[in-house]
Amino acid sequence: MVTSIPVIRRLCRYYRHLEVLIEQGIERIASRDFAVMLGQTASQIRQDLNYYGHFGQQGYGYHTVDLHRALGDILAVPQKFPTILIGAGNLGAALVNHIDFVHNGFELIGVFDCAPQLVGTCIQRHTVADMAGIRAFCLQHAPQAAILCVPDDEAEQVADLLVRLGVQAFWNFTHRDLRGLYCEDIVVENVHLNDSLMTLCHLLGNRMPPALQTG
Amino acid sequence: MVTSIPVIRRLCRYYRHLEVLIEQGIERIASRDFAVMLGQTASQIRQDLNYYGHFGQQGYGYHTVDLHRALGDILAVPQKFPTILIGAGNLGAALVNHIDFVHNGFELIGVFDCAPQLVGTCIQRHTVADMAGIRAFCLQHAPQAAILCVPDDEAEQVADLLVRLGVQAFWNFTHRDLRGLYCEDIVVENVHLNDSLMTLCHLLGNRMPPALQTG
DNA sequence: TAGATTGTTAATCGATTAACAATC
DNA sequence: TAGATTGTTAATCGATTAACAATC
Repeated sequence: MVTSIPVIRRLCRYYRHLEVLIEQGIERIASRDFAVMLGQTASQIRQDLNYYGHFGQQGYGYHTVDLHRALGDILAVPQKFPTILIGAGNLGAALVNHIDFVHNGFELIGVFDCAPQLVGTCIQRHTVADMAGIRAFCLQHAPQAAILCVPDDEAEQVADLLVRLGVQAFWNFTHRDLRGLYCEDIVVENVHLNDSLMTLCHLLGNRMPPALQTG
Repeated sequence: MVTSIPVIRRLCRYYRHLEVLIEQGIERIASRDFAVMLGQTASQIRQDLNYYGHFGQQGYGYHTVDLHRALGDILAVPQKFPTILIGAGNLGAALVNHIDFVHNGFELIGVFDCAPQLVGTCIQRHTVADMAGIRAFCLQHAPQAAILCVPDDEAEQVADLLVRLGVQAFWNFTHRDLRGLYCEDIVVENVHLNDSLMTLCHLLGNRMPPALQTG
């Protein structure tokens, strides 16, 4: 086995559910019980974890705090990559307000927009800066990741610019796939809310047996 | 093969890319060219489509307009399921402003919140209604889907209530999995923005070969 | 008809599950 | 030690790809 995207998403789930256990003061968990909690097989959990190392102990299970820290390291959460948000409209602002960046491995260091009526306004502790200054900002602060909340038809162009300014990761909320970038050492997570909603539409219009609903 | 979630998501992609082709005035597309456009194999496209019917023609390819309509029907897009949004905070408001519901198979018929300072305010053409009136509203208008933008710890409780009021589909933006509902004929699309961001963190922290980046 | 391209089967590949020996 | 539970291999399952006959 190798680290495929589904495995990574499961690791995130494990990470979060461990937090719940730790909050509840639970010190150890067996793969069998964890599997019940997560609604998957114990085999899969052990398989997933074992790819990265030996985090458990026979006859005991997994130590919640240790495993949580180990998974955090694997997921690179403690690295807090410096990040900029491009596009401070409704969605961009909502993300700033709604997402706990630090807890997910990033630190938001700048918010940019090109609309004059938005530049200078505040979202949380961030003042929206003019896109005109993006180049100088990147040269100085070297953000490694960018959140794209720009209009669809600007996506590619903005991404290209940012790649040239050293950005290596994109959290893409536009409805375009960012693909031209893949050839380089650039990583992209396309969110595609439209596809997500349309998937729900299909599920509702063609009610499926519960076994298939795990998305 | 059977309709698994990955297949449905690909159908959504085909649907959207067909729109681009149609806009460009292109009448026919061969699976081979479509595959290049989408960055996947022609075999997979034909396999996916053939599960639902014979939409192509040997020696010709696929008629873009016909295939688009056929996929729309499969995805249930024309059904425009009546939908309510629960939670008109930042994220909820951003979704109302940002998402083209009708184009994705839903019609937004109500927006609800329990915060007195939000009730009565307007988002687009929707006046935020008080959650206190949700029961009466559902009995009268029978929404089939709900968008959950409530605080995490209210997710399960709100969802339970809505299920009892006849809601059959959830687009869930809370960070909890909605699982207790699966046993019934209820469908859920969990968005999990946190996991999405953490996945990007892992990709950035452990740069992978491009082949694995297709999420 | 000849060329093109689908529809469909068979082969491959990868991911999940089951089973059990190792070991705490 | 005995019981429990992991780590790991082997078996199963499902999804993707390749190949080619059918056919427009």
